Amino acid sequence: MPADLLAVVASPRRREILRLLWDGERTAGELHEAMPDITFGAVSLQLKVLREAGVVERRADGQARVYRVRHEALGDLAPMLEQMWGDALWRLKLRAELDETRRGPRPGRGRTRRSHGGRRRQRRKPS
Amino acid sequence: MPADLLAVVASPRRREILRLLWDGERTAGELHEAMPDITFGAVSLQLKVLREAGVVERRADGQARVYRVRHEALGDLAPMLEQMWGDALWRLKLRAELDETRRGPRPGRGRTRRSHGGRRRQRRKPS
DNA sequence: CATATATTTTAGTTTATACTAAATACTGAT
DNA sequence: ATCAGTATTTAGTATAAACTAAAATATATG
Repeated sequence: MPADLLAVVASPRRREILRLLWDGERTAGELHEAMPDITFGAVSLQLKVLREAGVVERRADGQARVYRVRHEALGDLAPMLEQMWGDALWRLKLRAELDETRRGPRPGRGRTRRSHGGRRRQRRKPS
Repeated sequence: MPADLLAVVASPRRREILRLLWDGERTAGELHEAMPDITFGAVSLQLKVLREAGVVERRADGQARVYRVRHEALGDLAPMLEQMWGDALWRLKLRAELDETRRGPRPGRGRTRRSHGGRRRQRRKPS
């Protein structure tokens, strides 16, 4: 088990990509649609990291490039990621239910951190 | 499992510390003795990261601070680390045996090629 | 060929991390 | 209180990573 696999999956952005690809393949463009907060180029760079680590595979389909996860390359990390996502979904569901029962006008958690400085420019589609 | 645990163990330096603490506790000073390539302060900073992630625990003993691993906090990562270290040791042992057999039969002075990473003992000091 | 689409790569910037050196804090002993 | 030993924290620096905008590459189509 290569140690650098840990570094690969330690990145939240790369885990986001893996999550999107986990149950089926997608093109680079589809991935970017699901992550509109960063540019297409940034997605492509992370895909390159994942690919060079052997974690995803690429295949050409016309002008598109289709990516898929190589689950077997992740070894014991694969079930860990699944568990992590499962837990996250579960907690999200729990919190939703909590807010539901509260039924108040304020689901307001006190301080919601907008830690990214707010400036977020998005690549615009050519019109 | 908290996602940031992955980032914690993704650092080779922190894994080195975990490896040193894995089978028993040590003081900060003892840890630094085992890692003379960085300063005491750097060791302390990494210990802080590990401690804030809940991965190690600290206890006072006189003027020293004794650290130990909280294996349970690592969850499924614990066996993964053990496996990783096991593999590494195994490969190291294999290489040692290879060198041994090479040295045994004929210690002749022909230069035996080694793969990268091997330090060759200097035959003589340049004077 | 020219053009449009889809993606990758490059160059430069920002941000995060690891580190060093020095200062500070804590502990036990005198 | 002061000193010596041990550890932490601070301030500053160097390096690596993530990102953006733009240029470049590749592929299909008219």
